[in-house]
Amino acid sequence: MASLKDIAAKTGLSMNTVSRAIRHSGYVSEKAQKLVDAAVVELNYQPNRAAQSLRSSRSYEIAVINIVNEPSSACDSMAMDKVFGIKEYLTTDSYEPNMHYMYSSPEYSAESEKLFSNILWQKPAGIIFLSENAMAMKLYNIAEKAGIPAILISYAGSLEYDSVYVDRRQGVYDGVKYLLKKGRRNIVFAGQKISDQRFEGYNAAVVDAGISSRIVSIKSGGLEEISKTGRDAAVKILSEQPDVDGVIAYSDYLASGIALGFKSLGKRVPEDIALIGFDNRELAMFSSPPLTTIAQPNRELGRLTAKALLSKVLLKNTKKIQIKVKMELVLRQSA
Amino acid sequence: MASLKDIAAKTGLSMNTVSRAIRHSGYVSEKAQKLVDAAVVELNYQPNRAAQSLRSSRSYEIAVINIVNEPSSACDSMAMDKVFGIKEYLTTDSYEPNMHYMYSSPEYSAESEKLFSNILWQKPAGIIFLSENAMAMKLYNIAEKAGIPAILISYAGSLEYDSVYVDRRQGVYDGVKYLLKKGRRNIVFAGQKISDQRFEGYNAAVVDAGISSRIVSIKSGGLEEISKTGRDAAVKILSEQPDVDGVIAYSDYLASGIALGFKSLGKRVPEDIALIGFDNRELAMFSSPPLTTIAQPNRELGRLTAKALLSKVLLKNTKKIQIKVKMELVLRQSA
DNA sequence: TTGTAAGCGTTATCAC
DNA sequence: GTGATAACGCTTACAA
Repeated sequence: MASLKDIAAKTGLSMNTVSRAIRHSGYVSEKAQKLVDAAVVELNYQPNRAAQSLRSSRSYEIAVINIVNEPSSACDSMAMDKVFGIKEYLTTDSYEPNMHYMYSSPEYSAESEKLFSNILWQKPAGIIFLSENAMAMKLYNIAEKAGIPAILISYAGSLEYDSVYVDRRQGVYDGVKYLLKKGRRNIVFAGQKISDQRFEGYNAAVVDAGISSRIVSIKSGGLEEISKTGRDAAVKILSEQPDVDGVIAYSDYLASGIALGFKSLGKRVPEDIALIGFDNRELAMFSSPPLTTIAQPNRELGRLTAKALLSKVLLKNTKKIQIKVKMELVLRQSA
Repeated sequence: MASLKDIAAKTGLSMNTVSRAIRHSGYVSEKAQKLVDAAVVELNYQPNRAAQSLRSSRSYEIAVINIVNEPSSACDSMAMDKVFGIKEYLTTDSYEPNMHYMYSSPEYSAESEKLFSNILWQKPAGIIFLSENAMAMKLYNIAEKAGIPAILISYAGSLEYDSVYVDRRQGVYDGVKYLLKKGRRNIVFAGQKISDQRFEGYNAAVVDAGISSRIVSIKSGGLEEISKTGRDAAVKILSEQPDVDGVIAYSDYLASGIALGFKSLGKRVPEDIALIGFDNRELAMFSSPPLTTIAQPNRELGRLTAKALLSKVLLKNTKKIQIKVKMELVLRQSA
């Protein structure tokens, strides 16, 4: 409950000097500094955020924007891990992350834009977008126009946006390399054949190794029917690539279903076919067999993003931020 | 960017009257009210939270405390769903929920207590504890002593704590009833034989149905080894209760492992043995077969808790809050 | 029913 | 190096 005034009284200094000492801004004699430091500890002084914000008209709040499809959509534990990381870093700087969920299609929604303007109104010190999509880009631009530093967690570096991004290409590349090292040569990439860094990583690895590219295109389905989708995928893989001995799946969800499918078709994982998932979701741990999978370091991602954002906030850093983060192979039993 | 002063200037009223009109507190003539309302819209006025907090020395922040074992522990999607619900409700009242993770054993930690005192220092309008454990109870008491309304999401009503609680007893009771309806008579409860509402629910249902109680005690293990634990559990169940035709498992994790175990022992789920899990975790959807499970309505829980807390905050409600929430059986394929 | 004035705890501007 | 003093935008006595 101690305020600057209390510290001033205790030390015999003026509030002003105390304030400067605490913030290490401006001239303070060594003696005064020591007095203040001691009093701060003794009285357990904590600055009043509201007063700070009011006076300096900036807040100590970092808005974390998570754009999700639907109120009913499953909560994303990967997003949560990022938030953990963000929080971990920010608390060291006494900033307060504040989570904002915006229900909105990743495409665009006027409603979300309005919600966002409310968020801007509270003048957050900075904004973190947990994912990259059209809506997030749009809001990023709005934030920038409003003069509020923002950063994006994404999957590719960009010259237009400050971002910390995950190198999915490298992740899948390394996954393929691992399968090669294990002696697999007929490696299938199972997923949507869209232009995606995962796909690129697979292709690059296959080309580098001089083996042939084997894409099996799987249409993505809803999560509730993933086991069916997976089974169908297993059938498709075996019919299109009968001699397959390794599979890189587009997601853990898909991989988990494929594993079930292989099993029911009499193929053993990993003995007959090694299988690698993607994302290291909780599911990967409980699949049968538990999935070897390509993982983002979500918490680390959060930490790095918070750190980068704060550099923007504090140092008015104008250099484009582009931080690349590596994916790691988590070894379990499917490969 | 408009302030009270701007509205006052525009309407020709005093700041004071404007303030009262906006907050609907105290006497304001109909005419003045209309003037203010119009100006608010026209100037797009938003109150400055920092100023409000500073002056009234209370914040509009609801602290949401999630006590987790370890920084490395998996992020709990059930907790996240609760937060969604909380947020959903609070935004209607322009309160701002603020998530605080406290890494701490659920038992006790001096460090967490210190962290908590920092949170208290920011004078949140209210506090929500997402889970019930010794640490949360301790902090609840500290909050109460500090005069800050708090509420607990828990598993049992209590005369000492305001809480919104999930009726696990009823959940399991209904689960057993469902198995009975499906013609199962030899129903095993697989879990830790601790005094727990799940256990009570099972026992009550079994007694009511006049069938015998079949408890198979499973030691809980880490999540990474759950499939092994589950297999062992399946073996144990079949050896202790060879004629088992239904199983209520302590958790989805356990149930998922047991399903694998049964399958490898040649038992079909649900044909030979119906299996019901608990908690409706993501995993339940992806198990083989997908698990019928007893679910908490987490989002609803969050909404109700936020609502109850706000009643405490706004109305200085002193009546003990005890809101019981029912669990629902989510039907999938394992039973 | 409305207006005046004080003050919440801090930071910024200046004069000393 | 330091200390008055004003101001941030709002709420709350109290006076009118």
